[in-house]
Amino acid sequence: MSDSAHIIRILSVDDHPLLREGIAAIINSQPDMLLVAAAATGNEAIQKFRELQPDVTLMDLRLPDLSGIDAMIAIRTEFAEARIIMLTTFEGDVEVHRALEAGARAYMLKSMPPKDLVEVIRQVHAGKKRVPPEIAASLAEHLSDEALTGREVDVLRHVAGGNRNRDIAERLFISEETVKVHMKHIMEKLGASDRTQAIAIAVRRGIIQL
Amino acid sequence: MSDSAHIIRILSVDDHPLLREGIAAIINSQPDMLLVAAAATGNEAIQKFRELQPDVTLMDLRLPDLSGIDAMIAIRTEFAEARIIMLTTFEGDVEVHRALEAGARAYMLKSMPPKDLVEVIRQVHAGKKRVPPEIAASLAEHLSDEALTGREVDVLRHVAGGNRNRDIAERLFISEETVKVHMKHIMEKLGASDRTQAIAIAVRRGIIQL
DNA sequence: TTTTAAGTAACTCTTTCGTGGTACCGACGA
DNA sequence: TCGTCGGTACCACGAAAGAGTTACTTAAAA
Repeated sequence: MSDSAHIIRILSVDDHPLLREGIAAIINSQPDMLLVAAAATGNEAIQKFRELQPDVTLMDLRLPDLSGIDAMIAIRTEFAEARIIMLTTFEGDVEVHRALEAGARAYMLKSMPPKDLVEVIRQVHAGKKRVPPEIAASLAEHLSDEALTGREVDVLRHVAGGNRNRDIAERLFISEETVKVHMKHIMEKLGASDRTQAIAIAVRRGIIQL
Repeated sequence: MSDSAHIIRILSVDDHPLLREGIAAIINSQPDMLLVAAAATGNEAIQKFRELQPDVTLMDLRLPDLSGIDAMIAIRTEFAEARIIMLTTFEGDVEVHRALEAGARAYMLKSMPPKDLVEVIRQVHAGKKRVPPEIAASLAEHLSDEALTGREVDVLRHVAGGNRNRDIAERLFISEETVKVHMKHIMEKLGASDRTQAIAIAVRRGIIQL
């Protein structure tokens, strides 16, 4: 309430200059907002945040150096009260989950209309959290799912590379039988009928990238 | 040459409002360019082109109704001399190939710096074609590759869905042996050692989406 | 300390996949 | 008219994958 008369100071982090321009145009058209800086990399974002300590930060997920989530974590260990909005094309429920768990105040899509963006900025600045319904839905869909273990993801990555169980076993220094056990668990957790579908599902959900 | 003194009239087609804003800001900062309209869908693009007949069109690949390539084809059947730049995040060499074959004058990435964008717009307006080196490279890599046939892509999609050969056969009303023959050809053409790798490669190259 | 989760391993058995070869047919172009 | 290409089909064989079961170890959690 006392803030409502103040200008919201915003930091924008995205490696796409075109999109940064768009965000800048939207924000600067709002009388109660000011874009204080823009960063193109995670490290630049951390540094700019330290300098300026903006009220709200818009953070892209994919950055050239570190991931947006890692950059957010770095910022939030220094400034626990930092209010960060993840702004990205949808990457699957796993990324969303990680981002929110790591303290993101909102997770918005780059495809949304500008008026939604400014609205969310105001809400986050006011201390609220916000996740759009379509993202919340995909998040809810997998709430009860067991997450893959690190080893399972390792195996899955090798599977996506077209390796046979025997080859995966060699590379991970385990037996082929163990690989099979991992594959069984992976397919159970993902609800896949075979390794091929497991890849498809894992990619859709953002568990692995191709 | 006679055009060089004139203003370049531009149509921007993209369903992301944020990006449209960015493009608008860039273009309108150029004294020799004018953004005459923006469209968010393929059909809107076709209609706006008819009305305004811009000198250069910036076209996104993914649109809500038809694909950017289909929209371009529709425009170019009416206006064969239309100068269209595909502006997109990289989707794999297959899409690039299709776009250029269908008459795109340039294929640019949304991640590029604004100065490249305006430079390409000027070059395309001057009648030149332009494809950035990284895209040209991935295009060249698969120049000698045989393209998958329509039926092969059908089969591949079903494979990505986790279907067994027998199930695919039933759904496509062919025998399991025929499915195997298609799979053989698919793996040969893609250079994959098994169906799982075939999916991974096909997704990377933009042949199928997950 | 007891329990649980993750990772490892072995064995059997069935199903599916991938490879080889051969062959027919319709459409399209030279 | 003669190839070529795309799509279809069958057969046989060996190589993988997947299902089911049991079991040991380590590390973390209760």
